[in-house]
Amino acid sequence: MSDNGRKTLDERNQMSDIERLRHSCAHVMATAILRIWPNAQFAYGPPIDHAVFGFYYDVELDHSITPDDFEKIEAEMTKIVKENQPFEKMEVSRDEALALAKSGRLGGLAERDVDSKFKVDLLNDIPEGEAISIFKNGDFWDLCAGPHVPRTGNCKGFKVMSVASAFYKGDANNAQLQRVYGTCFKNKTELAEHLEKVEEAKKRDHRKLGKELKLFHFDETVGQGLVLWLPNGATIRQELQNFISEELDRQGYSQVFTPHIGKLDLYRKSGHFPYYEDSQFSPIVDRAELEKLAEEGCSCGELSNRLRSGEVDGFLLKPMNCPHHIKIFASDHRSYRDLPVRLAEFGTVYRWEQSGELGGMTRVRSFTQDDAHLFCTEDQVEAEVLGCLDLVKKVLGTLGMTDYRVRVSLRDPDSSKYVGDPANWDRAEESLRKAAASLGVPFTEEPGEAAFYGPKIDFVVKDVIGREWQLGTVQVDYNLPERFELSYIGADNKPHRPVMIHRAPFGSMERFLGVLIEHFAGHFPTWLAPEQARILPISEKYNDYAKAIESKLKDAGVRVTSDMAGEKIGAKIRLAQLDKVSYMLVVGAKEEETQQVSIRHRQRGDLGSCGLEQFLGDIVAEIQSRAL
RNA sequence: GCCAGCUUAGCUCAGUGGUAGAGCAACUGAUUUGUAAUCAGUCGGUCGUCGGUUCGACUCCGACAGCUGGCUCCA
Repeated sequence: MSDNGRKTLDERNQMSDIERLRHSCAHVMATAILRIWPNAQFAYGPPIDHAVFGFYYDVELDHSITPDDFEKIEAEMTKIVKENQPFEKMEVSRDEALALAKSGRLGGLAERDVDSKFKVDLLNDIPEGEAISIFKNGDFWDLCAGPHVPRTGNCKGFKVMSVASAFYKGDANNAQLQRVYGTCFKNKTELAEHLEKVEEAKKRDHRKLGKELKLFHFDETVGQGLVLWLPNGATIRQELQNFISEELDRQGYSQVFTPHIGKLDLYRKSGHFPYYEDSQFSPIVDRAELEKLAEEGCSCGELSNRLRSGEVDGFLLKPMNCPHHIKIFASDHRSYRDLPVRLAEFGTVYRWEQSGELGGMTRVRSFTQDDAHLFCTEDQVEAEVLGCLDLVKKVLGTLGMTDYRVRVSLRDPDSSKYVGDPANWDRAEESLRKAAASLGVPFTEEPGEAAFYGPKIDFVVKDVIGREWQLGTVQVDYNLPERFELSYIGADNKPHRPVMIHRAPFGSMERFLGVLIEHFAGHFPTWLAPEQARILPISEKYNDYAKAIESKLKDAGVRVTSDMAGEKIGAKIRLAQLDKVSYMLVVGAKEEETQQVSIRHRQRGDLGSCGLEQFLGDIVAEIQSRAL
């Protein structure tokens, strides 16, 4: 895409058949909307390969389009498809195009009293010398570079999916438009298959499963975006943390603990407070200090200024763990022989995300990072980054998560939001590029995605509705060591500046759990499952046998319960299936006599019976090996 | 933060300008059961919160909160 968001001509020529179809369908939808609301003003209408996997068209309209209108729009679209209008391309001069836009003809069914303001504006974005074309289907004329399918009759399997809002050109200062989403396939069968898939995906939504499986809870009295981990969710988190901790021990990390707050000066020094004040919870100021200020008649605005300038001090809920870890590093003399120093912590951080951005576990206001900061020499950077990347790969591999992409997030050369010396940035970006190249998986370089203190390598996954989320991250940072004047004594007996690496394989426990729920559709591998086995006695006569088995399994460290309810076995099984318990152990007369258990796996079904000892050995091995 | 929609019992959802209903869950009893729901009964809601209109509001209007979709943002 070019800077202004338009597809380049090259990109247009590479449009796939399905994109061409969907983009054409956007024109059909615009035509339908105009027949219903002739004064609609259209802006962009591209095909998209995320969210609804179809297209959208941005429109400005007095009437607020709601899902109740979809049927009406679709009915009109059906007519237009039946009319089988040809898409005709017409090359025009810039002046001709501008005249058509000013007369309201572009993006309209006829000339209108007002100009097609967005089309007028879009014309200005077309570079001098580039051909300007108009596509017509029936009465609808649109400024469009195409390409299109031959006729509206090609758009058979379409559906209007949703409506939301969007700022014109993605700028919050611009007009807010209604973005109508639709999807389109070659035929109705393919559309139906797609809609089926969407429905299936919704069943895996972590918010739905999180509630059903009692993993986490949000309470509006506690606060928006503040997660309450229920016992089942906490079990999973604890297992994940144990898993990471084992890897940390293996790779020479030291685990530390730090408080959830720190003085404002700490974050002034790190740059967090001045650079990201808006995304932090407000500072905590001592009550006596506040009362004194109130007596002086200090206004809220004035207080903000004084906090900013440092005249008034306070504490901040930590937005990141790095300053605390930096102070741990700085708490002792460090020799080059001590490096790398690798400090790890499951550190909880707090960020004041905009209310509209919060949702489920993927975007919250308090989350715990599986964080670590590595302090090393310049020479060690590459090996340490590779070590971190290996860790991320190992973590994702153990969980069977292969569907991720790797992004090298670089600074935006035009932005001023970054701290530090550009030369340091160059070095850091270069070392990450090298590391990414040796990773053995494809990656993309994306300017503007860097952290304010340094570039990073991010592991990005998609959720059930196609949204991308950053999980694991490895970041090289030359700047914070500079700001905090960190040093170690080198072999030359002189002080040197260490390089810092930030890394978090999961990213945050909250987001990771959310993604993990959707990845497994709630069927967590046994080592993670909140309930690994449930014993289901055929009748109350076998409750004692069930209890005996339960206690044996518990002794072996298996998370197990017994269902002693006065229900039939079918009902008990159904309940266990819904709870997604890994193994159901059915016990009745046969089993008690032979000291066996009848095993049913939640996905593999009835596995027959075997001796209790054998089952115990098998499940313990499965758990210890963290089998998928 | 912005635009739109939504909020009824623990959960999933009906419902109407004349003060609420189902299924599941929970509880009690009966049943003693062989691989996805045994039967019966009981309990459960100031219809998100606060205001307004009205003789009367769960229903209409407004504000606020939360949720959902998207935009902006995401160190």
